[in-house]
Amino acid sequence: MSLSERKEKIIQAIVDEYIDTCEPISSSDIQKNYLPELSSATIRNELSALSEMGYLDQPHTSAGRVPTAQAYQLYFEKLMSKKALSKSEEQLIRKAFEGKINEIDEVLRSTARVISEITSLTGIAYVEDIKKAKISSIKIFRITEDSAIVIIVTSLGVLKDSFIGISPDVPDDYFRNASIIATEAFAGHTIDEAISPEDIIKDINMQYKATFEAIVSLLKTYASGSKNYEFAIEGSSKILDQPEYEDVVKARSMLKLLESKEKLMPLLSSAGDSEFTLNIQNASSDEADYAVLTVNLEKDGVNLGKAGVIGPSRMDYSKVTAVLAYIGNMLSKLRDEDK
Amino acid sequence: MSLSERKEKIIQAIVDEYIDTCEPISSSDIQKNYLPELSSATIRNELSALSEMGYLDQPHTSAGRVPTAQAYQLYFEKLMSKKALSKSEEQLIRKAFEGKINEIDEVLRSTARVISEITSLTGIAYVEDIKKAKISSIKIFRITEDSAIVIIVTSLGVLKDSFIGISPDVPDDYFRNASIIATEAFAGHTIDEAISPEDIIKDINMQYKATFEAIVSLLKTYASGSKNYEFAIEGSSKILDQPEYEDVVKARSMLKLLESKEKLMPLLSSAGDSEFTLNIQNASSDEADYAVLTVNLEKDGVNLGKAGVIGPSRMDYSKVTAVLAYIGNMLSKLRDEDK
DNA sequence: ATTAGCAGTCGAATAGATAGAGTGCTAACA
DNA sequence: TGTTAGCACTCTATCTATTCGACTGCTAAT
Repeated sequence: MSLSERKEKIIQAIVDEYIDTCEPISSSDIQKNYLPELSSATIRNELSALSEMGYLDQPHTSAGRVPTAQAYQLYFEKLMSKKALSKSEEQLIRKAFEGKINEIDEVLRSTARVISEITSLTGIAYVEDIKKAKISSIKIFRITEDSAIVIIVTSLGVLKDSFIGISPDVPDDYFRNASIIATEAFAGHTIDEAISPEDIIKDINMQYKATFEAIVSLLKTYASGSKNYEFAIEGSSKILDQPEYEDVVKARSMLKLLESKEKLMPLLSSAGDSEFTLNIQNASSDEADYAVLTVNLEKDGVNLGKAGVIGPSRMDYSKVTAVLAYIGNMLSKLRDEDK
Repeated sequence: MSLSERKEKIIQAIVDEYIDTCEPISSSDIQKNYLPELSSATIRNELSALSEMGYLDQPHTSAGRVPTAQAYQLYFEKLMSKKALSKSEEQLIRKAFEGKINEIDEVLRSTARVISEITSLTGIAYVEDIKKAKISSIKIFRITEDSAIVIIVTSLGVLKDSFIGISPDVPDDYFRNASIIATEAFAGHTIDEAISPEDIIKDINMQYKATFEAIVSLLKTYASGSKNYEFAIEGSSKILDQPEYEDVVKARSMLKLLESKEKLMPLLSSAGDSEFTLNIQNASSDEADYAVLTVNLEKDGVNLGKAGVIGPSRMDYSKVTAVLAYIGNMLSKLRDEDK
């Protein structure tokens, strides 16, 4: 069932105005600023119908209207005016990705940070499924007498390196060879495959076995997600600047949410395949209201992960969308230049 | 001027009770739970004297007493009962330092996190002056066609590694030699010395010049402190669990403080040379009340940095002290085993 | 020096009362 | 049938007045 043009205009007016003021919008507000050719009584009739249809809410009988999740969805998909980024904002984004773009977690962190800075919301970025990353090479180097660094280069970038303990009497040669052999064994395989490596390494020389086991155990830690290398969140405290979280109870529940990757991940998963995903949680009595808007990060049609924001559902969708679109675009290009 | 034993007992009672309840303590509270042999009137006389002397405050005339910073200081230095850690807490701490203890920022992060977990406050850890760290070796390894990783091992641990861009047609040999030469040139020098390296590298072969410049520029980034590698803070949102920050304005001001390294650093610096440093900021009308308690991390008499907590001045000093002492002890031993 | 007793002070909680914002409805109108 | 003016109604936010209770500070007696 589609809405009349006038109803859509009213929804657009209410969302725009509510994003601006964070206060319930009255019929006369709309009349004055958006539809002067109508009377407030007519608008009241429309508002009443839209409430009935689930687009609007009333905090109480003698208050104005507030958009519901349904209204935001419609606004986002159809009604909002597209905004462009300013030159300085684009520059800020580009600057965030100059240099040090090799390690995956650095990329994610920079992404989340720059999103947070420009939108004044909490920025998030993550790699969808690190287990699906293809290994392109593995390097092992001795650093001190008894420790070596393992560097795993994947299709998505360099995994955060890790140190392993080694025996002082292993010759340097050993690591050069182990690097070559490990690369040969694992290159082209995903991390998922590499963590159950029986078939991959069946004919590895016994002398490299211990090192291989160390590598596999490292990969397992990455894959298990118990570390947060594939997930970055920045600007959590920006939440407190939003009037909807003035209440300490709500502020706390939001900050706890942002701290828990387990609670956050389900909110990020998208149902469809569209570029953007908008997930709105309407406020209940004890839960805070919030929305998560993410953009898919793709490369040659392959989904790398997502970047986005979390904030009140009353966020500036058009600006956030512009930022995310620019970043999504940027990141796919970035990897191209890398090659 | 020293206090009578009875006055000290009263301060101890008030601080203990206030830490527990976060409510002003009345004369009859003290009488009931701490000094039943006295009458509340006598205690009132003492309270009045202690207020005069600056140890106690009164939110308003008809309220009980609240400790001032001066009272906390005395309590911390002399009056508090020392608590021991439980076995499970000690185990938790030890577990936090198993494995991956090579990179400095990892150590700091783990330290801050485990402190935060056990104390339920915000944990901090930092390296006092990374510029004073002595370089023990520098390694450069090619990772991909056009990038190499630079690993700088110092007396404090491994600096977070960084990638540098390289030209694809440089042979692998080059990096092996560059590592050796860079180590020879820089080993034994502090980062401070290495960033103005004219005298160190005067007779370096021209062909390594570009690489050396890349290394020096890396060191400069570390030394400048524009990155936060030498500083870790964990559990910021724990702040919100404390009743003194129920007020959103105060909560926000605390969280902003925790986000700003520039504002935080002055609070951490210690005047004296004692093991612990306690810095109490009494609440004013617009500023929140908080205290910073840190322990020096030392090794062979050399100061590595500090670890500590930031929270309300009404924190459980004896528990926090026990945790920090254990961690301080642990970290110096840790580096020993490393060798 | 200690204590009982009491007046005095201040904040927190409660209850009306009031003003204002905004709606929903009714009846008139185009 | 859609639009509008007008008005009664509802609900909140704010203010004031009042009460209640917690503690103190002081005085006078021990």
